[in-house]
Amino acid sequence: MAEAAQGAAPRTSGSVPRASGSSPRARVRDAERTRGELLAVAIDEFTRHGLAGARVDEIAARTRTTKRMIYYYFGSKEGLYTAALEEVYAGIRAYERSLDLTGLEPAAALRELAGSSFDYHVAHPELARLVGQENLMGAVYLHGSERQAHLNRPILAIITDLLERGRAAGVVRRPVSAIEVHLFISSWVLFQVVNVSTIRATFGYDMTDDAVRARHRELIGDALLDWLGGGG
Amino acid sequence: MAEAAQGAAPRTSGSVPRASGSSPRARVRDAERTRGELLAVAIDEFTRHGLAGARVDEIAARTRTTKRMIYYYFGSKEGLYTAALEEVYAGIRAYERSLDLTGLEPAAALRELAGSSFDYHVAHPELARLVGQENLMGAVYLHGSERQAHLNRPILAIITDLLERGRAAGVVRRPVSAIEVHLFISSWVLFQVVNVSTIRATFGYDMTDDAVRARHRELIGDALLDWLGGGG
DNA sequence: CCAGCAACGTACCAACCAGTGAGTTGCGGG
DNA sequence: CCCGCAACTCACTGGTTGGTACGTTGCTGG
Repeated sequence: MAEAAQGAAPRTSGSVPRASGSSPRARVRDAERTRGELLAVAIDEFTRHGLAGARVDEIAARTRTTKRMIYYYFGSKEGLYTAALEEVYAGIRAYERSLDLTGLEPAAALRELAGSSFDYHVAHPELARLVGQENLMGAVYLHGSERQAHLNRPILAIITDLLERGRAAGVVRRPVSAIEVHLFISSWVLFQVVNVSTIRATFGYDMTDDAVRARHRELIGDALLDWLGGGG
Repeated sequence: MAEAAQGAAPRTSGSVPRASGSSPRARVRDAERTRGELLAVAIDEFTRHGLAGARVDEIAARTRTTKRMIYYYFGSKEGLYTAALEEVYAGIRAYERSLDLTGLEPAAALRELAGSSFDYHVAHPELARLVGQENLMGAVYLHGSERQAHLNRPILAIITDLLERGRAAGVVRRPVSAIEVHLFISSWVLFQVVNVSTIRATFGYDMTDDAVRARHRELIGDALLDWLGGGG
């Protein structure tokens, strides 16, 4: 539930030889697991309450360790927050790396690009929410930990390639840059996750409904293709 | 700077008869002004730090009154937050009421709808940021104060009318609902305001740049028309 | 087998911070 | 002119919260 977004993260050391004989209880002292558990709960608490609103005591209480361990492993509340942020960002970068659209026709590939991004964010809402928190704070923590991260964000290269192929095939005619396409998709997709509450409060419209979700997933694909196909 | 979004709010009682004779100093005790000043600073602080992160002492310090007055006028920190939220929402409702697109052709009107929404949000970023805060908290405060507010949000009626006219004129062919159009525009426009920091941090792309802003303003108009004109 | 260190727990603290008790002062109505 | 109340000030508090001093335990390499 409060699981961290992960592409192929190691997780709770799975193949650790357990103490010979006695109880089947794994290990009493497992640094990997303690750290991971802390991180998972932290991600959940920080997305729910923000950096200022989250309580260190509460995070610790939801773990099978103590508050002291947070300071042992992460140094401070902010250190834990930064680690949570990095964990979540690692997840989306793994997703982006795993994207392979080379087997699809340009139009289908663009549709799939939008659709799979939609799916990823719906499946991992903690990313969008943490991004929201970061933005409201001016992204100081992200700035401190992502320094040159845009160098290895593969998404722009993928989109650039798709736009080229799309132009050759005639389905892309509008002069747009890769980042504009990325922002176009991101804005819609983040909105789906982040703005659920206010949209329900102000319009009584439930964006978590399955039918609505399915329709909104189609919508971004349609809009993307129509937009790219227009102009020129 | 930290001014509240307002359509035609009264503001610092302008025509109060000043104390006969003596100094030109307005009034030492002005409930209207004190309350307004508190609200304006509160909006700024809450958008910047969130409900949990904002400090009551800090808000008071930036005013020419004391903390005690916050409790005198708003009862609690949450009361102040709710008041700030209502103030900001009153602003966008006033904007929506002031929208008059009846003189424009459907296509131009749709473009104007998106463009003016873009402009409003860029000019009043505190709305988008407070909405962001609300969403991260589950919109409990909005829920408590907007109860049946969707009844008098005129935006959906405006869009419904535009879609009908657009269909008659042949520029709208895709089967969409008014709320879908609203969300389509809102997602892009909120993104412009809210995600400035993370986009800069992860892509080194400055969404506050004038040229970028102008292009993004065009973009949503293009995308909207292409999307609505497609399908069928 | 045991020394030593990583991993963990307990108890505690000082600063912070939302909220308040108890007054004082200016001003408008009579 | 002055009464009464709205508007305002000041000093204070107690619960909360991030952070830590210090002691303990289990694991592992030699």
